Amino acid sequence: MQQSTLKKLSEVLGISISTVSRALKDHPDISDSTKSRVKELAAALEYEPNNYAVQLRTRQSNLLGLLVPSIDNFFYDSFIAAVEEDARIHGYSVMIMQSRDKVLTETANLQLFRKNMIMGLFAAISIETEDMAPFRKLEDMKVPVVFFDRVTEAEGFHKVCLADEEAARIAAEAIIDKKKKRVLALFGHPHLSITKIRCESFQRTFEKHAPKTKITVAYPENIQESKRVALEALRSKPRPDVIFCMGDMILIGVMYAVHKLKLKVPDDIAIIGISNGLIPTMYDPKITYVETSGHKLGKLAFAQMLSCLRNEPAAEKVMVESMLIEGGSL
Amino acid sequence: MQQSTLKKLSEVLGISISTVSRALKDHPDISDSTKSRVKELAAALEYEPNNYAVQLRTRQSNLLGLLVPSIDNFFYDSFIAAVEEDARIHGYSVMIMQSRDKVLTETANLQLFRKNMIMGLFAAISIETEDMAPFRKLEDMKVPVVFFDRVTEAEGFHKVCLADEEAARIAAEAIIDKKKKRVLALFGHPHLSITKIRCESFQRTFEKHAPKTKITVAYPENIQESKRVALEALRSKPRPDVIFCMGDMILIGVMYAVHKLKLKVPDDIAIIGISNGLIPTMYDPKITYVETSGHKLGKLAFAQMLSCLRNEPAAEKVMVESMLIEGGSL
DNA sequence: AATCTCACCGAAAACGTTTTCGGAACGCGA
DNA sequence: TCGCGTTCCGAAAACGTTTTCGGTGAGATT
Repeated sequence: MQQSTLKKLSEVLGISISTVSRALKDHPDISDSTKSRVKELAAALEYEPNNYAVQLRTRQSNLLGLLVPSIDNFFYDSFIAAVEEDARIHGYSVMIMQSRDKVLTETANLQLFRKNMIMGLFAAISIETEDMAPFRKLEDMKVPVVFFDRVTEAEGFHKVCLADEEAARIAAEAIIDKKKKRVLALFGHPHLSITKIRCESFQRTFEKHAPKTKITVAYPENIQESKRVALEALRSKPRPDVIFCMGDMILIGVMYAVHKLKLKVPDDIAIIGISNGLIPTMYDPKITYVETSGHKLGKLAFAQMLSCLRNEPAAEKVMVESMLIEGGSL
Repeated sequence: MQQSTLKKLSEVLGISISTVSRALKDHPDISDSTKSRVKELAAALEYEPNNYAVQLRTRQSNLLGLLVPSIDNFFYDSFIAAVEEDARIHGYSVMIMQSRDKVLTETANLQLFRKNMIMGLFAAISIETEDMAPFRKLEDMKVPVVFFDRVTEAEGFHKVCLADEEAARIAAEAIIDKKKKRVLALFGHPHLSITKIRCESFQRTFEKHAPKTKITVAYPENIQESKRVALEALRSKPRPDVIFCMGDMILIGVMYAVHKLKLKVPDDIAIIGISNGLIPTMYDPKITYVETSGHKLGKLAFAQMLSCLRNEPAAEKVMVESMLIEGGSL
């Protein structure tokens, strides 16, 4: 891959490299006639500044890192799409890496980000992540880090997240409204703060408004496990009268079980979830869910990042509020 | 973001920059004692080579471009995940951009790719794309382009795609097997070669084995339109006895309509799709579909890319074969 | 003693930009 | 004639690497 360079342009035109450079940037020192001569040739030879030389000189990479457990995820992909879009508008490129929930891969990715001199990082931490030092180090190097969705519990970081507490509370309240007595509550990985917050908020709401409700909690890690847990619960007597699903994958697993047992929603079993939006609408009846928009979160995260990059004050924690979308499953 | 540099290391150790550089690369000219001294200090100061300087010098960016209509897509995100994973293993980074199906954004992205000196490009073209010149230019600059899924019809490009003809044929044969008489066939955007191939193959199969079948074809562009088309068809008399859905989005729209009209699958209406896998299994009964794996395609595309990068001979067109996954919807 | 071979290391150029500094050419007033 | 202010442009350094080419000194060989 070879380009035309300032040097080539300058040789063709018989002027110096500096003049060519300045002409292309509309520097006032350069006369209009030379400017147009230069620009014309540049267009003809399809000159494109070499990004690597530019960044080596200016120390501005205009590159943002984005670290995510996995790209193929209903929630993260819409987040990524939103960030990438806004980034391009503002002249940034996005380098996306996935940790696959391995802390080893995560640190390897962070190293790659450093090598590529990213100017900011969006991160959803892996399940295994304990040590925040690598992220802290980035901040120390003046590289702002904006955590999203799966945020750290540690203080002093920028966080953009769903209003997890609120979302779980809304779901719990909806269940209480329907006077359900036996709840099977399925959360994600218990190590994540997002899970802890939702789980606690969920249970607290019941203690406060319906303390006699029987709540069974489980933490399935994937679709299959979620199906297994749900099957087991639904076969027991008395079976739960409502299942709460913290995410799309859990919901899908639960619905596998519901379908397998030929149960009717919501008469035999009620369902409520937390979701990005598409999946719950696919069932009949549509599943009632608390909405959490990856797209909105992405927009918000980018705004937060922009403030950091411009050294504007930015709140440490920003949240996207959520709302209940009524289906017919509760 | 500032790093420790070769210069700093050399100053601390009192040796030359060249020696430091070579020591870190295990150059045979350097004695073991200096090597270990250098490496120790490098580790202590967390030295990381500046990628931009390296690439400016070596002209090796180890960066691959990936152009896709949109990231938030059931099929592409698994493709992306697969490519990113393999790329990292082989020491490449992936720069992902989305065209949003606008040819303008697409060319802007291609320009960004050029500026960043990508060494290879994966591309699924936008709906609007007509002119292959920008891609051809990349090839001319020795940057291999591997098209995937939405490939161009033009000759002389590397293409990795689903066995579209085969997939449509398999679906058609399955429908014929069930002796369906009135088919509603919903395809994607008619401008894409992938659509043309599937559509032709689909219809040809019927002409050959069941020429009397009544086939209605439509090209809905999104979920809503797909729902609308399906609703209209399902309300007409006689209504079709089977609906073929070229992709997940179309399937979801169709199922909206089916649910709305309270029709029973497969008794009232049979359904068959082409899909990456997850979506069709969510319905009850599970939808019968022809499987097309984004993950497999990604692996294949990367292998193809690797051959190109190593100047090994590579087939122009590679296909992932597909198979029928029986649900209960047909 | 002179030469040769090695093992080890340094100087310097190059990659393509941006930018600081200075300087030529010109017109104009004194 | 001299000085002065403009207008336009060029030389050169710097960013951090990699690599070519050469050089130094110690030991071995003649």
